Amino acid sequence: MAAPLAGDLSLIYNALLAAFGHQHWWPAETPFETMIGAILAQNVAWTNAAQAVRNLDAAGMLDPHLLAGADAGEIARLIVPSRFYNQKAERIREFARVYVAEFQADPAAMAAVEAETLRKRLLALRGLGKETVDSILLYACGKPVFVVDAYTRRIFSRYGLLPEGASYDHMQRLFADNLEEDVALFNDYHAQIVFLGNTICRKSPLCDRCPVRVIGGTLRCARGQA
DNA sequence: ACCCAGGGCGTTG
DNA sequence: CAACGCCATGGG
Repeated sequence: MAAPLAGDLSLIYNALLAAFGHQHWWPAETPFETMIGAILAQNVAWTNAAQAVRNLDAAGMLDPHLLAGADAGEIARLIVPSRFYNQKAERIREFARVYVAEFQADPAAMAAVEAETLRKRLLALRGLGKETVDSILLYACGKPVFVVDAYTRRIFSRYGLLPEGASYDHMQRLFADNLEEDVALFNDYHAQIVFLGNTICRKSPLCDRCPVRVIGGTLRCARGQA
């Protein structure tokens, strides 16, 4: 594996943006919906998580106070499509309780907390791991935290920029060390990776429609070089 | 009838 | 730390 060239990550983003257009993440109406969506999206297709969000909304339960006081079984019943619904119901209720008790159910109050402090606090909650917490930090709180995931590992190991068994921290460091700290960039870059991952590059190792490929050990982008 | 999705936890070695 | 099993839906 060649040492990551400093410009590769920007080159790849430019190619993805040129090919796919801005992704406009997170697909939610409010910061709180984003937070709940991040939990519901754990290890499940987004369409399933989205259905669970719609069910909560339709039941009038997409509310921090109501979720904090709800019966876990009542939440579970509404989020069945999200898979692992019993676990996720507990996680959502506990998160809602903390959101109300410590952040006054106010996204601005939460976003006012220093990023690393907030990250540690959320990571201490059961069911909130690094990817979920970082998604909340970036997409709900506007913190400059790069979110990485299984798609990131699959795609960037394919480009030769990460080993196949790269850890979350290792992956995150690659982006933090080689990109300008920019919330808008971090937001759309991760969204582009997910889009690429669950559409055209799902199966074939280097599908012919991928805007980014490796030729003779060198990274090439079909569009967006600069 | 398979396969796997925008993970995380608890338990082992 | 890594490797496992567990959780337990729905679309391709």
